Amino acid sequence: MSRRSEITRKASTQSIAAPRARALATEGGDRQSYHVGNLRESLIREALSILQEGDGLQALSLRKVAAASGVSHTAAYRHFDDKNALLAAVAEEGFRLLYDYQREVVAEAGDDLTERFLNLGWLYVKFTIEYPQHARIMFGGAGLEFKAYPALVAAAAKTFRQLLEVVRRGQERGIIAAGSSKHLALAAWSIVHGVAMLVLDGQIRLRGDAADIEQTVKSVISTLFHGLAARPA
Amino acid sequence: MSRRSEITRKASTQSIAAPRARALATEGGDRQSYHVGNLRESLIREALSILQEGDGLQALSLRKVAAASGVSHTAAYRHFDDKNALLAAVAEEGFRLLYDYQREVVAEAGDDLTERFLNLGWLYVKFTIEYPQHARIMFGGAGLEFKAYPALVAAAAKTFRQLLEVVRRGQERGIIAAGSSKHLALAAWSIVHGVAMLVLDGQIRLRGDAADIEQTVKSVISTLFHGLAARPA
DNA sequence: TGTACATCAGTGAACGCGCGTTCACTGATGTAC
DNA sequence: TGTACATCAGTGAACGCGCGTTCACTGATGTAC
Repeated sequence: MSRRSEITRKASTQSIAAPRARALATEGGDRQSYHVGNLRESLIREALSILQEGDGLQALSLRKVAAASGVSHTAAYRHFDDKNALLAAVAEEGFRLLYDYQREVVAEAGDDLTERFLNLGWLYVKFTIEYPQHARIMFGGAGLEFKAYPALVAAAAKTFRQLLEVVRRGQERGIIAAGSSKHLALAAWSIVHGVAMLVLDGQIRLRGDAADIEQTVKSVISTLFHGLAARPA
Repeated sequence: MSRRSEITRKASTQSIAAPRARALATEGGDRQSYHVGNLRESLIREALSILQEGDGLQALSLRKVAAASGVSHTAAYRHFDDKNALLAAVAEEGFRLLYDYQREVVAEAGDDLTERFLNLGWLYVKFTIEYPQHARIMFGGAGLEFKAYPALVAAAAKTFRQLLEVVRRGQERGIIAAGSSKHLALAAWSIVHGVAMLVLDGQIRLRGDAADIEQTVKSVISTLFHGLAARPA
C-alpha cells in the first residue's frame, strides 16, 4: 500500500506527455488506484477519453470526468481552479502530443523535402481527424481564453516553432522560396489547418476510404507547394 | 393593423437574405411588431445579434432568442422543430450572406486576377472575423448534423461552387494551373479557411491594426498563389 | 351581412435535468520534538 | 520510539441556475354557408 502510493507520487512529478504520447492512442489504462498523487493526470486522461467518445464538447463536464476517475466530483477542485483550467490542461496536453508526433516525422530521414512536407501536413490533418473534439479545444472551439494559461500558449508556440524551423531549413537549402519564413510557415499552417477543419466539419465529404482522404489532402498541400498560378511556359 | 400584417406576411414569403444582407452589418432594426408573419425571421435575426455580442456559442439559448424577439420562449416551436433547427437556419443564413458578399467581389471589374483572388480570400477572412460565432455555427462548432438540413447543405455547396467557378475561369484563361479544378478550389478554400480560423482563435496574434492583419492574410494567400517552393532559377 | 366553425400563432405554468461551485467535514499521511 | 499537531486529498450534501421541451390553453384571424 505505502509502496504503491510512493510509485504513483513519483509519477506525478514528471511530465505526463512523453510517457503517454503512445498510450493515448491505445486504450484507457487501469481504472483503479488513481487518487493521491496522480488524480490530476487521471482527470486529464479521462477528459480526453470522454472527448474521444465523440458526443461533442458539451458532453464534457467536470462531474463526468471525476466520475470516470472514480472520484467525487469536488475532488477536481484540488487540482484545477475551475472547469476552464481543466480544459486548458487538456489543450496543452494536446499540443504536446502533436509536437511529439511531428517531431517523429521531422526527424525521419529522407532527402525528398516535398515528400516530408506532405507527410508533415498529412500528420496534422490525421491528428485532427483522430482527435476531433480534442482538436476543437486546442483550436478555440471551447471559447477558452488562452492568454490566461501561459503554459498553454507556450505549448502551442513550441509546436508552431517546429514548423517554422522546417521552413527555415528549406530556405537555407534553397528548396523553399526566399522571404519571411514566418509568413511562409503561416501559409503552411493555414492550409493544413483549413483542410483539417473542413474535413472535420464534413464540408469536405470523405466519401471513399482513408486512402482517398489522404490523397485529397496531400493534393491540396502540394498545391500550396507548387502554387496555384500557372507557370509561365 | 390589418394592413401591417399584410405587409409583413408578404415579406415572410421571400428570402430574407437579399434585403437583409446589408441590414445585418448595421443595427438590429425595430424591436416592435414582430409576431404573426415574421417571427421566424425575427428569431434568426435576434440569434445572430446575440451571437454578435460575443459571449460564445453556449450563450445562445432558445429562451434568450425568444425573449429578444419579445415573445414567449415556447413560441419558437411554431417555427422550428427544436433548437438545432434554429441553429441550422442561422447557419444557412450565414452561407447566403457570405455568398452575397462574395458575389460582389467576383462581379467587380478588374483585369488583375491575382488581385481579385486576394480580395476574395480576404473577404472570407474578414467575414469570419466580423461574425466569429456565426462562423462557428456555419463551420461545425455547434456540432450540427448538416445532413439533417438539406437547405443548409445546399447553401454551403452554392457558396463553394462560386469559388469553383472562379478557379475554372482562371484555368480557361491560362492564369491558373491545369488540373482538377475541384482540388485547386479546395486548396484555396482550405488556406483561407485555415487562416481565418487561426486568426479567430487568436493563434495568429493580431497585434497591430486591421491593415496589418489584412496584409498578413493577403501575404498568406499569395503564397498559395505563387507556391511555397523556390522557382527553379 | 351575419353566424358558426376551423385554423393557428403565441401563452405561461410546469417538468426534469445536469451543471459548476461552495462548504464544513473526515481521515490518512508527514513532521517536529 | 511515541505523542501532538499540521497538512492536505478527497467526501457528500446542498445551492441556485438556465436550459430544452411538453402541455393544455387563449384569443385573434380567416373561411364556408
